[in-house]
Amino acid sequence: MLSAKMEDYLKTIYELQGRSDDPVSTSSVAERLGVTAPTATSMIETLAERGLVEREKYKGARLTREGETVAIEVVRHHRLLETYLAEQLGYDWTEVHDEADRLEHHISEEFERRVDEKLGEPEVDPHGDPIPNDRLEPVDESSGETLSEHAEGDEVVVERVRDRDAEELAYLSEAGVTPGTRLVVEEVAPIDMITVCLPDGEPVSLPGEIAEAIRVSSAEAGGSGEPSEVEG
Amino acid sequence: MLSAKMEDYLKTIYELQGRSDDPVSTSSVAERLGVTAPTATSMIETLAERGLVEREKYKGARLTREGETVAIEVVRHHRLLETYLAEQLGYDWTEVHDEADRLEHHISEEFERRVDEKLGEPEVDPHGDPIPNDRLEPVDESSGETLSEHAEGDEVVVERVRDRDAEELAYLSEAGVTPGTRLVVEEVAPIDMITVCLPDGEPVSLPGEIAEAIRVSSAEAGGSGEPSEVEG
DNA sequence: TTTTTAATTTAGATGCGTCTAAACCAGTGC
DNA sequence: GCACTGGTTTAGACGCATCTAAATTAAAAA
Ligand SMILES: [Mn+2]
Ligand SMILES: [Mn+2]
Ligand SMILES: [Mn+2]
Ligand SMILES: [Mn+2]
Repeated sequence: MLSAKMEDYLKTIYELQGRSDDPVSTSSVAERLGVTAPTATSMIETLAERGLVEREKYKGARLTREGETVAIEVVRHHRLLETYLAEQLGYDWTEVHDEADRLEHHISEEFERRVDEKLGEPEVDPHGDPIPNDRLEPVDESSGETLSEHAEGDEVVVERVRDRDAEELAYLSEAGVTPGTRLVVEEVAPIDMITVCLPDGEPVSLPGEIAEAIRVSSAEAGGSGEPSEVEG
Repeated sequence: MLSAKMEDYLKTIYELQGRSDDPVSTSSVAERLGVTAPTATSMIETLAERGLVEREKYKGARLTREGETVAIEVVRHHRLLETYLAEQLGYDWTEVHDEADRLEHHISEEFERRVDEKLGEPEVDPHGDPIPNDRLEPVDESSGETLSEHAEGDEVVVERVRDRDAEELAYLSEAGVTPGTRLVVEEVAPIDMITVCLPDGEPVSLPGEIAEAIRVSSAEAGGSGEPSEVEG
């Protein structure tokens, strides 16, 4: 069996890996988890011994197929829990992350199954993140583009908003930038700042770092700003 | 902060303590938790240093007021979770214990509050165990009598059934002995065995050890075997 | 009262996850 | 091509929760 800590390391490597093929650096893992570099080195070595990551000294780590499956399982737990907390227990979507981040390691497969069933096998969580299916097949974690890649005049629909920072999320939620919202890019300032227009005409300015955390799809002309349905 | 393990020790001492004033023995704690006696000794000492138990060497341990409050909080979590799993997620009442036993240590106060609210502030869990209120006031863990204390001819209503052993619970459930069931004691055999009659006339024989795990109240004549309401 | 026995505690060790301090690469700049 | 520098790993340590083996104590038996 794997400890909750091991699961957290695997999930972190999974998140940092993205669709890139480069190994993930020790320091980035350490920073993300709030531990020192030696701690990360030692845990990554343990995971390598267990065949969950491939590691090359001084280069970094990459998930093996098996490690990826574990990570996807944890991510599935996380996103199902977030969805459940929001839909069934009335949590605000800006508040579900921390609770899910703990519980994800402690629920049984039975619990996962029943929650999935009760929710009607949802495909995305409250932040727009895709929920891996029960066969734990890889999901596309970087569909669409980030808001920061867009130019003035572009019309887009918010697909996903990074859920890691509750403050950030609360701010965006308050400003009206939530999954499904239609935005028009009004200004891309040279000082790493982007201003977008909400459906009601209200402008919102966002620093580049935040704009990178918002994933969008291009809006077809005439779109209304309704939540976009996942097809299939 | 207290670890999940510490919480388990406190809960165990709480359960073993009952309404008795005697200290709980090291070995009983060790046995209940599936650890060796030295392990229990050392953990109990740690808890004593933290002011959560009173301990006298070679005598045993007793919860302090503070330790009791922690234990009651864990018990509240446990029973709320059991109720939630049964009522909202469709678990059978014989299957909720293990899941609750893990999750009880990892839910937030917010989660507890929302679950309590969603369930309408229930007073008993699926096994008939009382759920401590949110002020964590002590509850009567040994109301009524055990079935084993009763004599031939007595008419009783099942109030609580011990939830620790899933097999035992499944057997009783199958046999029809569940909280709210009206029973008539048919025979008290000298070989530590009791036979009771269900409302439908079906007889069920139970070894003394099991009969001690079933708490009952005396049925007023004419009672129908409906679940007895908690008053107030 | 003395001896025996059973429970309890002490002693010493292990694995996990973490730390700080020190040694060590690997790529960059001169 | 060689020294610098920043990220990485090694070394050594600690606290927690656990174990086995040995010593101790309290209670029961003789
Ligand atoms: Mn986590
Ligand atoms: Mn999410
Ligand atoms: Mn527990
Ligand atoms: Mn119960």
